[in-house]
Amino acid sequence: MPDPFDLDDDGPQPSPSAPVQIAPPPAMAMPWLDGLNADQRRAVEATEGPVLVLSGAGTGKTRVLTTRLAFILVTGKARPWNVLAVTFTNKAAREMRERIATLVGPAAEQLWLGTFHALGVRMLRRHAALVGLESNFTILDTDDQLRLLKQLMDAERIDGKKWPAQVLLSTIQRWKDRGLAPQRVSAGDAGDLAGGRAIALYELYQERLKALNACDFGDLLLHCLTIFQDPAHAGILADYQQQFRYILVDEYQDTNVAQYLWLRLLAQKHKNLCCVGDDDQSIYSWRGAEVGNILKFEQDFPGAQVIRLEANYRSTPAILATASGLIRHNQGRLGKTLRPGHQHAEAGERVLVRGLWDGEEEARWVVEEIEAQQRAGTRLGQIAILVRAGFQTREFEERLITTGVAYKVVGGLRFYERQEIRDALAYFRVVVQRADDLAFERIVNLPKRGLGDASLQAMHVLARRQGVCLTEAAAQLVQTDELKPKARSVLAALLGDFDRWRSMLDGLPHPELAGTILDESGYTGMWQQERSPDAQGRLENLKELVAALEEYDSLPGFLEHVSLVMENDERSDAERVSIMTLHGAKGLEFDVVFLPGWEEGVFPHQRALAEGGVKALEEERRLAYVGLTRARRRVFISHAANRRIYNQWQNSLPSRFIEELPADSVDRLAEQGLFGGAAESATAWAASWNSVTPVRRQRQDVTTPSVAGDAPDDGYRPGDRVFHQKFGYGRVLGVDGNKLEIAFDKAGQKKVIDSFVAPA
DNA sequence: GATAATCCGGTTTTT
DNA sequence: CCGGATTATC
Repeated sequence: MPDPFDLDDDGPQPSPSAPVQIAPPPAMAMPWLDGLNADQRRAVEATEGPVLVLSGAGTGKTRVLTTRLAFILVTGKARPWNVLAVTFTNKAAREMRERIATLVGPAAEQLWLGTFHALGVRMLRRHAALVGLESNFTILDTDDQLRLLKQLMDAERIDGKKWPAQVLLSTIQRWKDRGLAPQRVSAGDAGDLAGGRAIALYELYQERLKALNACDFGDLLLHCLTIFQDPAHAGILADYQQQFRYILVDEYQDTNVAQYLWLRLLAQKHKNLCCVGDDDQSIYSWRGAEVGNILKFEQDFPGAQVIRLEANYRSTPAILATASGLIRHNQGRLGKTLRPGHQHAEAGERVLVRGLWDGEEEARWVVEEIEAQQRAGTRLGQIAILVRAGFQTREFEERLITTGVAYKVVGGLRFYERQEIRDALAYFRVVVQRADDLAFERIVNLPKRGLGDASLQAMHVLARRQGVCLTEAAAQLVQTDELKPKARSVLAALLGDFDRWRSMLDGLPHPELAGTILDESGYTGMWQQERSPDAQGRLENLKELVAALEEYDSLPGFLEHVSLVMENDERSDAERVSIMTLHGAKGLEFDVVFLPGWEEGVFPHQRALAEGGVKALEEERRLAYVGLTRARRRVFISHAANRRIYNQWQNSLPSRFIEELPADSVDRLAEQGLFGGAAESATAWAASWNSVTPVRRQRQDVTTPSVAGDAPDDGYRPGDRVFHQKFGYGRVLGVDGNKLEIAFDKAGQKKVIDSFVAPA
């Protein structure tokens, strides 16, 4: 598979002087235009000037995008490298490239097509020097960023308790999302964050990144903007403006301000900017997306054409009516009504809203319906359970396991985010870039080598004083006797290892080198020693990582890929029910969709309600809209009257969104038909259930040994089975006063105070 | 420096 | 209630 991120290839250089055909040869064969409806076709053919394509869910957006690109290429309006096409995810970029390739062949390879960030890197590597970086700068992940910021906060005596580094980091990121370099952040924006020194901190952070020859994700665009806007280098922007005759943007409702500015600058010359999006599907404001971008497109780009795609080819009329009815409750939309495309003669089955007793019963009901669907011929791969938040998946997983229905949870922890993978990558980074201090710090004492805070401190002090990287500082340090002899020799050995690995960079095939590094550093050994249940899995992940290296031609090349992609390719073609979050489901479609947990506090989420504003609530509503419009044939919504949250029982009201669904496309089904109308009836319903509570069902808590307090009066004896909150089950080996020596089944042997265990 | 006890917070996620 | 992060203790 071609790597969509491998952008620093030696593809053809832009040649502004190349002759460009403007008119298509009359008999040009473009059979793929034929299947389009009138609006779609307009969107494809309106190549000149700014265009906003408002494409509702299921209206053939991807098809329009790819066809439009093909049209531009085939008619000779532009050469591939004169076209800039931007997406949000690597997946989307890859798919788009593949689909275009089927239309125009290998020319698709030459397009400037990728995510904002990938394209940003490609440009930035060329001009890195202008913002004080070398072109081989590294891209930090969130871990690194946070560590860096914490260091600065320590140095600046900013209280991490009062101002969590996490919060400050996300503030800085939001500033970057808005295209604000430190000098441009207004004092009012910073408020009293970090005791009023937030801007100064941001500035330090940027300086530090520069010193490390590193970038964070926000910088990839922010630095581009800086370069573009610098009058001293006006030629650079002018060249790109000249080069990109046509610009195309997918998911425009998700762009942030920095991305908007970047696009606007690049489009300035030819003004052939086509943005495709749907304001009703904007669900990422919390990470900086600015719905305003799409709402004010016509003002921003005077003379813009707006083309609405409203013919939906995905869902039944009943589902469309439900979704439209719901989203109508939002203010401030561009306005757009989905109507059925051609294929549905009948309305289709109504959306079913089902009220249930509790989460467990909800899960049971959902799985029963899934089985019924399966019997009726629906494939499991065409069924999805879409939840608001990750923790909701558990109940469904449990039920699906007990019933033996195959499922997959889409979008758990991604491969490259796992601890062991990041550790391994840190080793590689130090080998490739000895100045990568953050990586060095991550692994200097991993596995434990006896190089603790004291040694690290010494390295830091020296590094600061001399203005060198930690590796260099460490090298100097081992020449002195500042460190204790033990630490000194261990550190010297480690540095020797790194030098040796570096010397092998060109000799050994890189997957082998990677294996060598992990083995010789003792990193694999560390996990082999570890007896915890997940150690095995971690070792397998490491093997997988080394295997994955085969696909790349060098270790540095691989690291570049990883820093951008951070993606987990799931390969498994078996038919399975998908469980995922509503966010994760955007852009996907299924025959049958289950939307559980429609309760106040869950969905809309408590936090959105707490904010109080309509903005947060409207975003939740859009999320519901996204959920509904994933379905082709059938939607099942459910809510429970009682839910256990943090192991506490709470009774809950049906989501307000249920009330907002148009009555004539929805069936409501709950015991005793108590869903007449307003929330009041919902309360009554819950109350009626509550009256039945006592006999209803005893919780399985009985089987769970409860916490401390019920220790036997005569204390524990060797051989007793016990349960510990953290370490699980184990057997008492010895007793020493109130201290117990316990061999835990999973966690190994530990000494524990008796009040922390309970008899099992 | 490593391990145990305590504290705290607890959506959504990509690059 | 759980898990991660921080603190306390040996």
